[in-house]
Amino acid sequence: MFTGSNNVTMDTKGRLAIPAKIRDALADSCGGRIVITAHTEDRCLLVYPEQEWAELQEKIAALPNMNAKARRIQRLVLGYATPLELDSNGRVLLPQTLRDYAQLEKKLILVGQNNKLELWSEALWNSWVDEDEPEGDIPDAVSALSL
Amino acid sequence: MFTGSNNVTMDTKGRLAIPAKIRDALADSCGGRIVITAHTEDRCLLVYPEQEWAELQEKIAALPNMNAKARRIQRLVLGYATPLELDSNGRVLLPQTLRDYAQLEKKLILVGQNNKLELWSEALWNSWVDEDEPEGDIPDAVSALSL
DNA sequence: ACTAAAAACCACTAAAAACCACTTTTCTCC
DNA sequence: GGAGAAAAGTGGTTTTTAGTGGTTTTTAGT
Repeated sequence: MFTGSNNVTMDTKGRLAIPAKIRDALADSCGGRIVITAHTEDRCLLVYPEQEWAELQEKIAALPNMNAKARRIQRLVLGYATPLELDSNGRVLLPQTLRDYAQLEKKLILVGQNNKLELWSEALWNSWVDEDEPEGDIPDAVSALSL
Repeated sequence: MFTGSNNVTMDTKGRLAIPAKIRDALADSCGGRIVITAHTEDRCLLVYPEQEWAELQEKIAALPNMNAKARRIQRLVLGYATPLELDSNGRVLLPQTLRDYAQLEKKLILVGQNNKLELWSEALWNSWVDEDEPEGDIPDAVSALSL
């Protein structure tokens, strides 16, 4: 399970050094073989261990693709999905298209989200955190929650 | 049960010495293994004994995550959640991202809140205390309360 | 004055960032 | 189409910074 967040930096070639602890966790769960793709709701990337991705991929592929929303999800998630392997220094090279999608520059934030990680440009992350509360109805499960 | 508040200081490396009494309480309840995460409504941190966190984490993970409000809570609470252990001197190192979120500098306030503690920058705590009453409707349970 | 806790300080280690050299691919221009 | 130049990718080393563990000094409480 991934939780917690880390500051990470991307070098001038677009390589990202995975923090040592996460590197270890990934080594255990998938031998360092991950899949990175686009998040459909926010301009950030999703990082999955190989098998987690395999399960998700099936679900996505099975979506009814005459529906526009489903088609959008398929195009983005499948279309950006890139399998990557950590190099000897624990780094991955992010493809240019993914860097563009998430507007990644030098300073990034890697955020644990249970079965996956999210990768954000620091600037976008900060503005998301500062954003106002989302509109819309609040599910009972949320109102009842007590931190 | 945690109540009462303490002034605490963070050293130049971002380490926080837990006051002796709380340290003892934590040793009893969780062997010094705690989880620190972000509060979603205020810029402060939440400090949970390990098992308290485990219960909360399940509730959070179970929220309906196609709902924007629920997703925000998940992202912040899970995304910042970091398990920490007190060192031989009763200190914990706060990750940079948590320090940033709660705008922690040298002087902090640690506030007991029953099953957890809140950790505030002294400056933010003081301005929160001085703030005007919040707007909005008051739940019955609050109106019925008699101090 | 004594004790305990907190704060400051110091030395060491590990990880991250920056840097550099080299290879491969892609593009451009002849 | 091929040569050369530029860009992109790869692998590794060095330097710097952050993390760790511990000790000493100061402060505060009894």
